[in-house]
Amino acid sequence: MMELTRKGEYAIRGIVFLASRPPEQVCLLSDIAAAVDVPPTFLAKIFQQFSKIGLVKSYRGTGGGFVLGRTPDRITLLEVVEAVEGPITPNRCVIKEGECPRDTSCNVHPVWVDVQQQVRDILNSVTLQKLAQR
Amino acid sequence: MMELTRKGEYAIRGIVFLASRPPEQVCLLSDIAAAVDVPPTFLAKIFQQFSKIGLVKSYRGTGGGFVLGRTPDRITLLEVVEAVEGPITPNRCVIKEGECPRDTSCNVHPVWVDVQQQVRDILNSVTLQKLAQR
DNA sequence: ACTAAAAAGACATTATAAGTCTTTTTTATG
DNA sequence: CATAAAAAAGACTTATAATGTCTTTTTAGT
Ligand code: SF4
Ligand code: SF4
Repeated sequence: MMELTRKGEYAIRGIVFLASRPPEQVCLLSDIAAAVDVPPTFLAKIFQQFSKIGLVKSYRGTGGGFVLGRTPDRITLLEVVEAVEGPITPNRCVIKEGECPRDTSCNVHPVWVDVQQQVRDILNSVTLQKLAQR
Repeated sequence: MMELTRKGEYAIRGIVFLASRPPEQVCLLSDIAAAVDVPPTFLAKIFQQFSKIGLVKSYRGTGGGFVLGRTPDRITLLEVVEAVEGPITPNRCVIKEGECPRDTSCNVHPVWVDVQQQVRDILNSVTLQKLAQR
């Protein structure tokens, strides 16, 4: 239960690797994929998502590739995970008020709110800088 | 991400309802299903799982049905969830040592261990008694 | 024997995950 | 400007898991 998908795992591996490289060095997707052992075509999709929200910056054409969108100390694991997996939602009812008709009277509901909060807090407290250091 | 399945949600609803009933009262599966708005055949499967590990006690034949296997203050939400969803595993690598070849050197690994611990702690601190009170 | 109920197992359907393939767009460089 | 290198975009597969349903069997009370 509550398992990260491969996509999420790959996303983390890829961007942590990128964070471990010299700051201004443009990295080829194919090199990243090889380094972290992920199917290149799959990682491409993931980095496209990163690029759209600015987590990474991409350069197209000859000499192109990827760099981090921000310094690694300002990117958290939470952002990375939510970028590809969507929001942390231990149960439907925490997505928004009224998702479940029972939510006002339900004693279980606050537990899921708590779980969501704790998990978000943990992931938010971890930066790529921390993860990239050896 | 990290979303409880319907099965898990239904399982909780069902057993919480059972916990809210007078202790020795034998409940029909069909009644429970109707009360918590779950497909009866699906809930049957769930309660079979409960029964196997003793979370509930079942009586077959005429006058049969279900009662809690223990008093509601000694059943935690963690047990209920893990009974039907399996262990809380935010990522493969926390299942057991060596699941991921990188786990010894990986800086992300301890984060997932932490998440697992926190979630288990929260769910383990909630009893059916708490959940069943109105 | 008859009936009420859960247990067991096979089956069906749908949704999501996981990954591939092809085509298009962008850009540096000779 | 032609070419090649690289990411972006979109369509497509395939595998796995979620969400049930249906039928038959076992058990137990009357
Ligand atoms: S935990 Fe309660 S509020 Fe949330 S989905 Fe279940 S019944 Fe609804
Ligand atoms: S977090 Fe680290 S140890 Fe866990 S699966 Fe990913 S690479 Fe392996």
